[in-house]
Amino acid sequence: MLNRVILIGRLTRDPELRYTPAGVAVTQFTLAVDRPFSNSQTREREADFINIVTWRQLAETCANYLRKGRLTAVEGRIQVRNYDNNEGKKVYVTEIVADNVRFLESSNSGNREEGSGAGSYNANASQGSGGGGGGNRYGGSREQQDPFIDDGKPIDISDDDLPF
Amino acid sequence: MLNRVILIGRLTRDPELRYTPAGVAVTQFTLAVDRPFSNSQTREREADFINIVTWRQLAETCANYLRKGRLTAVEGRIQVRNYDNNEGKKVYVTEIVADNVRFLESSNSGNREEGSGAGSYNANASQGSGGGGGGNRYGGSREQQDPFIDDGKPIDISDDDLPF
Amino acid sequence: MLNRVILIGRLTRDPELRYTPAGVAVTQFTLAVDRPFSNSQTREREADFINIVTWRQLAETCANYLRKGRLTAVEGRIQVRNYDNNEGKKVYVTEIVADNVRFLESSNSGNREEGSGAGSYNANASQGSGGGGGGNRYGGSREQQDPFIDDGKPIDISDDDLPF
Amino acid sequence: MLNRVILIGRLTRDPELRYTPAGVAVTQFTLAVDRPFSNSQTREREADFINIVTWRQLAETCANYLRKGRLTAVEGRIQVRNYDNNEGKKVYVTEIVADNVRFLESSNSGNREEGSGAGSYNANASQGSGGGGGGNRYGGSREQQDPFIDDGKPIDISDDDLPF
DNA sequence: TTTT
DNA sequence: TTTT
Repeated sequence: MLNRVILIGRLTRDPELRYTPAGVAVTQFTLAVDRPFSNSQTREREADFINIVTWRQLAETCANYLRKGRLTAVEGRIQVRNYDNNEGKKVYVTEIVADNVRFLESSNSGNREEGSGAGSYNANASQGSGGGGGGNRYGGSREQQDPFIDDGKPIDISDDDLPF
Repeated sequence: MLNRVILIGRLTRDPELRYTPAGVAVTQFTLAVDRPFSNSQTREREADFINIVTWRQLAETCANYLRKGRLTAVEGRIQVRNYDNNEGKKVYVTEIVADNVRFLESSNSGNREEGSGAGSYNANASQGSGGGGGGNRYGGSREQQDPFIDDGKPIDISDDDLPF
Repeated sequence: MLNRVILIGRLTRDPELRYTPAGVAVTQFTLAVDRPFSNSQTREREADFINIVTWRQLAETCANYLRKGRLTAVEGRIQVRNYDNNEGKKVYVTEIVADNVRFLESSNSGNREEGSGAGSYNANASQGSGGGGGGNRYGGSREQQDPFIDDGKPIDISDDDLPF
Repeated sequence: MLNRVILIGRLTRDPELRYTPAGVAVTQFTLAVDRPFSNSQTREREADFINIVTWRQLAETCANYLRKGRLTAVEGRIQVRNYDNNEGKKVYVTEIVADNVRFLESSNSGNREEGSGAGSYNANASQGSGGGGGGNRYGGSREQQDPFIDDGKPIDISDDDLPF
């Protein structure tokens, strides 16, 4: 009925841009979001690592402008998809389908890659509220693993599964 | 840095109340949240099933008042914890640690269990912004599975792991 | 850069549907949102009354299905517009431009007006993220008051001012 | 019932720290939040200016670390308070009572005031979910204007009115 | 009354 | 001007 997530964190690595067989752009990255409290005992594990997916134009923009370490705001919805692993067991994957991404650090404020870029750049999903989301049935993969894992091949998703 | 989730959905089953060895209440339930769009092809899979965890007083209140099917609003933060399964593989579990739960349906509006209850009842985490969160190291379990899976035994979490 | 509001409350009265001169539908209503705490002294003032605006298709749907007293969830962005009152003083108006409205109570759960309607009905802004927003220059009004105040005449907003 | 706001924007000026007669710290500032679209006609008016209030420890931290122009994330709830102006007319003031403020720009990333400060600093309301809120009856002021307007005197709020 |  |  209502499903809204807002996160601010830093990319754990450069974003990964791929394409579905039909040529739809998909970018994935992980956001490290510091927890609001510090683990009193074991100082370890003080951030949550949250997977983000973006589609189409927003995917391209994220791939172009986001880099590892950048402070980033993400708005979207939680999605739980599942696939059968090679032992035939259902694996559940939770990710945020982003429809709004804000680049809170320009390329020259700390990291120094691409050219210019001052202030904070904004990116919005073009198509309505929601942006879309990955389907959950990705038949045909002999290996039966997460179709989003990057193995150098195009993503094993039938475009029919894309709900938009 | 910032981690906020707001959901409205229905419980897929009655909530489960358990206690840590030190007597801290933990309640878990799953919210079915309808997607904003309809899958054009396969009419199937039109909701996300999102796991919710609540602690302490809020846990007791949720266990007392929530029931399967009830429309419920949840506010909290995303948490990703992990444990080693019996094959020694890390399994990642994503859940929402709720610090605010709103009961949008009273017991007499459709379901007819407990006594009275008119209008919508509210429940808040008592302890500051955040409410708490499950630890991520749960050593000692011979079975090595998700310590939150209900096997009729108390939850296998050292209270030292609770970060509050 | 990022502007997101989520509210759950009850309508203080029936929604008001009007049209701009160019025929764009605008619906306004007020949500009474109970505060999370109780005023210890004066038991009075325990809710915030928050103005909501919706546009186009969502406006029509809200006007059709929402009624005074109904529990409703609203998602949108805060907007601050201003106009000059009849003393030439700038008046600031804050309202929520909704792009997502969820009807948490059907017409037969308590109130008994319109026909059927079971469960909770959902409504989304059709046009992308944002839905739109009222312009801020509404020239030509002799009276110079809030162009949204209902005086039985069409809203005094040039359609050129609508930023969508 | 539920009232959540998340904003990212820039301070229009330095924050103002004041104290109630009983010594409770209150800090106010305004966030300029760029709109997600550009006004096609009149290039003017492309941000909303949203008033933020913080209390107690969070107020002190904001006063210490925030400065004009800084990119800042704010989480809180919308509050509508009102007072009678000097013509005896009720004036409504909408503001965000923040319980979580994130400093997205350190002092040395652009502006160069205070000492060090690298990365982004976080601040949280200490007391539970909500943080508090300004009372709504501020009797005794001869001038009958907004008690929050800075006239060099302590804020004209009875501490009894503070609901926490 | 407004920020980059 | 306010809802249950």
